[in-house]
Amino acid sequence: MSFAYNNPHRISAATRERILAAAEELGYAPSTVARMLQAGRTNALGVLLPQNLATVMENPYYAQFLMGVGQVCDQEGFTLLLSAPLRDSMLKAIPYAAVDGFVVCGLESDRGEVAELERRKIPFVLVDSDPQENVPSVDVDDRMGAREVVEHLLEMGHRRLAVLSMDPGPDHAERGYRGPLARRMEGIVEALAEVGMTMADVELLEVPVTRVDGFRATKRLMAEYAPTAIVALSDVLAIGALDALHELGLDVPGQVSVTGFDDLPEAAWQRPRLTTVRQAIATKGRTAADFLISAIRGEDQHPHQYLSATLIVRESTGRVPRSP
Amino acid sequence: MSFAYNNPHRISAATRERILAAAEELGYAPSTVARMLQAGRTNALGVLLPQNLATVMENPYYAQFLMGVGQVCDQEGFTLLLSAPLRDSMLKAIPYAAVDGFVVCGLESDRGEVAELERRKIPFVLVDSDPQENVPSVDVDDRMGAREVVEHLLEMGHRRLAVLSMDPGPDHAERGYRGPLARRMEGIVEALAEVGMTMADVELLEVPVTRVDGFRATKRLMAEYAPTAIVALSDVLAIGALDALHELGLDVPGQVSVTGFDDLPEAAWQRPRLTTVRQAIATKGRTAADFLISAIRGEDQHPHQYLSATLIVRESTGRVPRSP
DNA sequence: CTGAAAGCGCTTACAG
DNA sequence: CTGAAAGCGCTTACAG
Repeated sequence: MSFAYNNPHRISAATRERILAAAEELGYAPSTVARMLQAGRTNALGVLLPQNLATVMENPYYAQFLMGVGQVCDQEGFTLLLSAPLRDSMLKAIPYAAVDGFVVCGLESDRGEVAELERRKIPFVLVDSDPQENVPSVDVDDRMGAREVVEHLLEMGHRRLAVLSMDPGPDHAERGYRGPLARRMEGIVEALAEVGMTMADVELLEVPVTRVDGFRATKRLMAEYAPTAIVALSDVLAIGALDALHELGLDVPGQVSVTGFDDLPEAAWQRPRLTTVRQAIATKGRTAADFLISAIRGEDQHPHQYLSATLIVRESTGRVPRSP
Repeated sequence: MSFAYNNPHRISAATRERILAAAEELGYAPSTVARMLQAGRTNALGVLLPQNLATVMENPYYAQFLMGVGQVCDQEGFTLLLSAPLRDSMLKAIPYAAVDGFVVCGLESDRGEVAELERRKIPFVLVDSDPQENVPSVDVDDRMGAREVVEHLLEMGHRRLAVLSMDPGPDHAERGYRGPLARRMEGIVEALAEVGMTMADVELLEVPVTRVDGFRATKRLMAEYAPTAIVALSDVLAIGALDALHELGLDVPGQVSVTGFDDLPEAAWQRPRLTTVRQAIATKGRTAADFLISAIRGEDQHPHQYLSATLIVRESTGRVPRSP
């Protein structure tokens, strides 16, 4: 008789005592899963990730994002379930997550995930994806952010640019850029066009998003191309670039300018402090989780939300050096 | 008839087709929770955290730790459930997590959590806790690590030390230090004793574990106490101290030495590179998760595992400056 | 080969 | 006030 736990006033205190004592004696505890089944509620928020858990946890971007999602979970008393691709498929991971709703991250090429989620009638919000009709999403104006940062460099006279980008993944060859990376590339192309340049006029390097990869790529870049400015599409890569330039004894921004993207907390702690594009990562996580909670409660839907990306000029960019 | 999904060879292909088609038509998808109930398995690993999700996600220590746990989840196809205290109680959070086992973090004062877990007969491993009889745990030799780093400073002639510690939490007044912090304090006391000093001879500051708190505390420390060496009990705090000393124009290690604890990836990227105590955080997470998986599978138990903590001397420590 | 039935462990109307 | 029964949505022996 679960009344003892759930409805104390419906039974006499004596009986209640008796039941609880017996439960203690037997070492009884209600089953979490059975209760979820009966209640039709898990009190868990799922985050469907595009990469392995280990890779995600290594990336400070996700720390920020999950902090935002976590704030909402803390507030609402939800638990946070992290769900990584199963055999390289986000779709296959869905049936294994007992959650009341999903925040879906970086769904760059939809292989049925949206249909599966709709079919299951489980609320979800897409984040860092290619927005779709009638599918709730939270996105950032990556295009404008990327455009502004490149314009900034161009205005300072830089023409010999290198773009340090994250690896676009295996789909890239057949499907082109997708999601935020596609938007950032667009922004770069637009900025270049203003001065009559194209992507063919810049050096592009694509690497995994880690500090050491940014470091190594920059070493190579300086040896082989010697740009006057490095446009990193992530702060983590930009910070790795700063490390490399410091080790090479190159002055930033005296000899080389560096820009990032994200405005991680670390960005402002760099020496020199990093010029970057701020996107409110934690806010993005919080917004997505808030939308999800509303949807779970059956409240009004918010189909699309756009957050801005703004250029933050700090100390790592300056005028192009006079030619040597 | 779930045979269509689970036991394809037990029915004719035609029937199977018919069922699957009907399922598609109706938008049917098996319920995750019902399946868990029936199977008695969730395929989820729980991490029972001592702080809010937002606080945890902000701390790079946990990023490393969860990376280790995540590696095991990735490998075993488990999902990762993060469970924060409910109304300030880890105990109350337990019934809401549908998991096959728990990694319990930083359980510094047991308020029935262990009993509850045992009662539920759910496997668990304690990490960063005070080890208990017959309870599986993974811990680090914090005492030796702390002792070595303080000895290192003492050998370099430092006698005017400040300890920058994490906030010991509300229980501290009644229960004293607990868990890893207690062990680190012990190690410090032992090292000091070797030169006839006690805690009364050092300045102790306790702050939340964030870079900016380390920064602020160090500013205050230099103004009010002017130590020749700062022993931070976490790399995050040490890095904040480095920031502050840089801003004050003080040379490290020329004028002030700084040590950390953890050896986060960031430590080796600092300028100067940080002298610190390495604990294999990711390994700790991986080990705990491995133990948990064995326990879930009913394999042999590993009651206690100790990992070492070793001093890594880099560039942020040097001989005490000649008195001015 | 296939359908009906029991059981996983709860919660909550419903009789008594 | 309290006990027995139905139902949450699956899976899997068991008849037919």
